[in-house]
Amino acid sequence: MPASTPQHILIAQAWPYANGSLHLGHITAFLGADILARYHRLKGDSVLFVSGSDCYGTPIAVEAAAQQVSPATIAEKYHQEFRKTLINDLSFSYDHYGATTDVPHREFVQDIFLSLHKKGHLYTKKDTVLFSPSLNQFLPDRFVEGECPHCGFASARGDQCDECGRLLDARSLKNPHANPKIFGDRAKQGERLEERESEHFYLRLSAFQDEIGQLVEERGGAWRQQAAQFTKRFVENGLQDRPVTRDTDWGIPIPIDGYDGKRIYVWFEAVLGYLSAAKVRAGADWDRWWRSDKAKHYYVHGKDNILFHTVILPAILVGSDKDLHLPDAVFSSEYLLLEGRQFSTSRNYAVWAHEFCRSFDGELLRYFLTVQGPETSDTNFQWSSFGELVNGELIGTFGNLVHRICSFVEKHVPEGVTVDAMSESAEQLCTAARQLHKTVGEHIESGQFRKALRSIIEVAEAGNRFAQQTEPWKRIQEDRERATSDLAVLLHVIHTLSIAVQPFLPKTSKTIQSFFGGETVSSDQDSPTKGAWGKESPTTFKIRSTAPLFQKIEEAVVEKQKEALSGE
RNA sequence: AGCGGGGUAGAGCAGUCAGGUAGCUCGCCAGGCUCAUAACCUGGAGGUCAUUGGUUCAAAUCCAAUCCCCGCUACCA
Repeated sequence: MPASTPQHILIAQAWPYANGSLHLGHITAFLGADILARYHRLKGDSVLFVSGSDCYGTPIAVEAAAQQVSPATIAEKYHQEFRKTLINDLSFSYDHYGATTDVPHREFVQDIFLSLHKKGHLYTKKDTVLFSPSLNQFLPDRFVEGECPHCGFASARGDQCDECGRLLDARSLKNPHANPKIFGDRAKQGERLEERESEHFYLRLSAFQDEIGQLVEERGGAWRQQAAQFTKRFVENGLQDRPVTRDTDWGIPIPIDGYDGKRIYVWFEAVLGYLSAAKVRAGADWDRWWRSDKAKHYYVHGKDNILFHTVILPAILVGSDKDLHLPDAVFSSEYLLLEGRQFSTSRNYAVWAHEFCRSFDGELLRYFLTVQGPETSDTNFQWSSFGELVNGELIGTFGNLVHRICSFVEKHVPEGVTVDAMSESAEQLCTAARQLHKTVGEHIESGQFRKALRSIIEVAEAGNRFAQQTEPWKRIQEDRERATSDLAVLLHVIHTLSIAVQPFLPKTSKTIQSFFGGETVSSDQDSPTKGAWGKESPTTFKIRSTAPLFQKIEEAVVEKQKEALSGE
């Protein structure tokens, strides 16, 4: 495969919200971003993979009040936890992982805010909002609970009634009060909420109707279906202006005098992290990624984030500087269910990523969440199938091929092996291996990670079949030359596999490379094997060392995890 | 309620756009092999493709209606 022209690639992974630990659902939504980043680096492209922790906003302030600590303490605690889980446990290879509390981010956001204001894309409007005197804070819709004016349901939320499904205006609720699910008993019982006037900045989304419509029309084909459909429908209904400031003191200050008690809304500023983080990392080269139409941008997140990335962010980009690069590929994942039910943070019905990684190697999770990823529809995480797939496929098929061949060569042909005359079946196997990088690359670039990993496993299966047919462990007695050539063919295939699997299982890839001695595929940005993707693997090998790649998962361990779950 | 996705062997899924003997992985059963982490290889059992009606020589696939599951609906990140 000829090396294509190196491209400037931006991978924009959604910023996890720092008010609680990450569960497997978050990881499955983010994982594709790291696969893309690693793949493009191996291909030789200039990659900028950015994300960070989303640290501001009312939910964090509320959580802080409940624990009687500062919002900054909560945000910092989860920010550090996210870093450890994503980078250390799960090998995410960020070029920059920041936080919305970083000073460069704040300054960047304020600049954009001023620029939009100057161009008339932001305007102020007064509105009445419910206010709790005892909590001394405004209550946005979701924070209010009351009786539904349509069906009489007592615990309707301020934005929508869960019983009859109607959308509501919080001020229409009968007996409105602070939502006890959020505030517990901290709000005064039977308190009467006040309607107070508050002035806010609105983003003139309606002005970008045509630009956004054109964006989804032109590029929606490269987005996940749900993202494109949902955005199209939304644009067809007509874009409405929306407020981008909030009544809170936990957020980025508005860079205009006279708005002391108000802050910039998290969804306005968090998405700008893709720009500010890129700037921190790339410095003067920032334009190559952000102000070049030759760059390519991938957005990776869960489906609840779609509109913020396909409508609001593009509107901000177009409005503040028309040369800024707009989204190319949008990979919004569906949801991961847990034993058939939705993850629930509040009911503690979840498998937490950091706890998971205390019991299992992160590589196993990366494998499972890729083959079982919710790419086109919701999928299920079941402990039993996790154990079965890891033991049966990852270890049984892939790990076993590597281990059986490498250890055999190490033991019986310590001087090394070279590909000699190839039989027809050996030719077939090598052809399949030669095709692999191209196939896998196409699948990765189109966001079909399951298919990509599936094609890798298929080649490993073919390798096992070839070993079974040629039986080098028998043939080595009667026809040593032929047997060692067959073994070299197998090592050639394993070498190809070790590169192909790097975006998915980086540590495993590195381990296999170490069996061959010397050459390693590192996850670092300045990897010495940058550009290794698609290169023909060698045909001469000497095995320096071997060890099983993975440890099997005991059935008892799976059972124990399952029990821990039902005890919610 | 609106919108989007889905309903195919015990489980998880592909196939549906371009109609033509129903496929993959795991599990199960039998055999083989023994280099390998009871692994790997071969063969087998198991499905009225949610339901009903229509188009067609032919429908999992196209059309219509119905039922069920999941998600989203923007001041919850």
